[in-house]
Amino acid sequence: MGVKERRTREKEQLRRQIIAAARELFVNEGYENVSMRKIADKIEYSPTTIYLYFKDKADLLDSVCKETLLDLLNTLELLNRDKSNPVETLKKSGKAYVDFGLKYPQDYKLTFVVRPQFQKGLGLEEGSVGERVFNYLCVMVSECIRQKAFRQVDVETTGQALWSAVHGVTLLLIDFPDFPWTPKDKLIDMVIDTMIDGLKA
Amino acid sequence: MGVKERRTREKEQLRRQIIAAARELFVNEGYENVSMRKIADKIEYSPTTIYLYFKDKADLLDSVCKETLLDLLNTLELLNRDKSNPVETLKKSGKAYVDFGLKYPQDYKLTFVVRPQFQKGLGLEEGSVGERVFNYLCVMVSECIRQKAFRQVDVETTGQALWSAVHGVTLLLIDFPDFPWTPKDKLIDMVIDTMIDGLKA
DNA sequence: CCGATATAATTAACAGTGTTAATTTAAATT
DNA sequence: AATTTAAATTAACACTGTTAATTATATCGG
Repeated sequence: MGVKERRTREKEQLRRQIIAAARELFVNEGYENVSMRKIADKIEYSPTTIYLYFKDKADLLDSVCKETLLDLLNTLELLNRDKSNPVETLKKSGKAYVDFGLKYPQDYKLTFVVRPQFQKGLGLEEGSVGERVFNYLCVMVSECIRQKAFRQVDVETTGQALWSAVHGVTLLLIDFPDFPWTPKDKLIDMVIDTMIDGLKA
Repeated sequence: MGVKERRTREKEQLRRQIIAAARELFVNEGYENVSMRKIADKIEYSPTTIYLYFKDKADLLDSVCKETLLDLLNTLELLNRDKSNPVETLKKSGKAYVDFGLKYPQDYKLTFVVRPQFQKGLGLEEGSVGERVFNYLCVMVSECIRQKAFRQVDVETTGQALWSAVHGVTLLLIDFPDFPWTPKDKLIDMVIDTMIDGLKA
């Protein structure tokens, strides 16, 4: 009776294949410039086959972005969390967040800018990967407070503020590559360090 | 010989009419969902007429965004600049920036997110309105340093960092309206105040 | 006021889009 | 081997941005 299992496995495989092809095209040519037909060509299926696996193009984008978020979460959690120095860990995490965005700029934009345009409000709903990324931030903030490295700030608000800062610098660097920025790393450090200095006890 | 003048005036008027129609549609329905035909319908001209005034759809978007930037610059410059308290002025300006973005969220996104996707790197080139907005920021920062309210930080870098922070919080609030944010004003203040505290002498 | 000229605006057309419904192909079960 | 079930395809629709060719309109010289 392993037939059904194999079929579902095969379906899952094709599903992943579609996502992979879509990601590559979205990233290289931009969401708007990628047609369902192009994706279909790449995987050598007819265009309408995609609709057997995804509701529509936005749904396909959604799946691509969920993968990206998982990747980001993984990157952050792989940071050896030094419990004895939460401030340093927070700095490193902030840096890792921005670096991730700059390493996969188009993926980052798809996830945090393009997707919300097409799937209103989605991506950060309860229990989502996006929320887990945010929670990761909050845990570190509360550790900083517990150890009296930060003053008694509101954890949620602080997490959101820190997220704002790293999100902002990431997007500016991605979107305006020709602007005469200060050396990237210097700017990123400035953003993160200034925020953290402003939170210190 | 006022004929030519009238013609250029008429042309200019139609040009503005097109921009106004495009802005309204872009803002209400999203850049991608607005066709040249829809814009043409609105102003009761044939679709191709628009091409006599704008190179293509992206060029039209560009003109819409330039207007938005001028509007933003104007909003900022109208703030009664209290030279005696540059830190407070800087706070107010940051707040005004975010408020502008939240008051015209779609215009803000068009200018700072959608446009760079279609017109690579444009919008902040030398002498542009975008650059003037940024310079406005830098002037205030250097005044804070001059009065020893801030420590001896690099003006350019600081300006860029502050811009990152306000840009980030603006976009997050716009893009994820369903996320359980701290009350908006509290979050905005937190971002701005934390950054400024981190810069103080 | 008429005909020539310049210019503004239009129509027709092209190649491509996301998506749906109907149909065919392939596989699994009886 | 025939029948049922599922997967994939073809055909079609209404729409997109944009170009080239064409028509209408207004200005100018006589």
